[in-house]
Amino acid sequence: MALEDTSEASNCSAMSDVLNRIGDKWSVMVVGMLGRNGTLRFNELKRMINGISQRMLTLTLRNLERDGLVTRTIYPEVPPRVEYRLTRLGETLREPIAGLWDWSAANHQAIVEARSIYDARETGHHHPTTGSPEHVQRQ
Amino acid sequence: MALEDTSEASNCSAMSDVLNRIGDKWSVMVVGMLGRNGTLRFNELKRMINGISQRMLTLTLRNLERDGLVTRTIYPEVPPRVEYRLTRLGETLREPIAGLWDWSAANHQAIVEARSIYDARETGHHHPTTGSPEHVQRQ
DNA sequence: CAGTATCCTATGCGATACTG
DNA sequence: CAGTATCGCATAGGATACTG
Repeated sequence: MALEDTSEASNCSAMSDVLNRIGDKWSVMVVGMLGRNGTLRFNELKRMINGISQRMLTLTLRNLERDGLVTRTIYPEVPPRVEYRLTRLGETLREPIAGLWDWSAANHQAIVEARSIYDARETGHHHPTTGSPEHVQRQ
Repeated sequence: MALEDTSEASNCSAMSDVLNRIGDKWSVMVVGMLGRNGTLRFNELKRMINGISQRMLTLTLRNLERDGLVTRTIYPEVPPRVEYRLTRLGETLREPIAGLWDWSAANHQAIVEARSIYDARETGHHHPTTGSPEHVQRQ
């Protein structure tokens, strides 16, 4: 459904909305980890996702739960056990996310190189007062 | 390359870095528009991307240019004409982004519904003092 | 037309401390 | 273990005004 309807502003708002959630600093990581591991507990996730704070993991998981992408199951034991896992909707996110993930792995180095080239050029920064189109390094 | 190496923290940093760029508020929109239209001028982009400010369009385009995803070509005319278009690297981003875009279009409504269900449940919020695992609405 | 420069605010997010 | 509560700063990003 809607695979060819990439028309105009119709799905721009949808895209914005989705990106606001999964495009934040941690959501993709959390979905990725849950996708690979099936079920994980709070501190397991915390250990796997390097650098995330307790606060942000909580907020991220709550948001994902609210959006119907993750389930949170509490087992009334002592000490408490809480397990997180992707919903069916969350599972469908794995593929597009994996696409981005693979692209990142494959092209991150190219981006790093592009950056240093750009930065080197900018710190030379002589203003050409004449000439034909600038920065014409097409492709 | 690296389609099965979704190992561990190896590409987590790459993913983070990439997400920090294309996961911001506007980059995906810009790449999407350039992907569909080939070449666009500054104000064409501005008109197509609803709500973006002049400042943010400039910053977004500069960052994409710096990362080697977009070229900027200045034609020394009066009034000035500046054209933006995806690089070859930028073109390769179209597919993973389209995947996310399609997913958003297909599942945005489900997310909106999940949210209202979640919110409705939270504003009732009676604390069960006993019982088996909570929120067990698996799937 | 295609920007830059400046100001200002909301919020994202980390650090830290406390709790059932 | 799995959180919540509070503080505080850095930054993202909008509004507005000016320019080659």
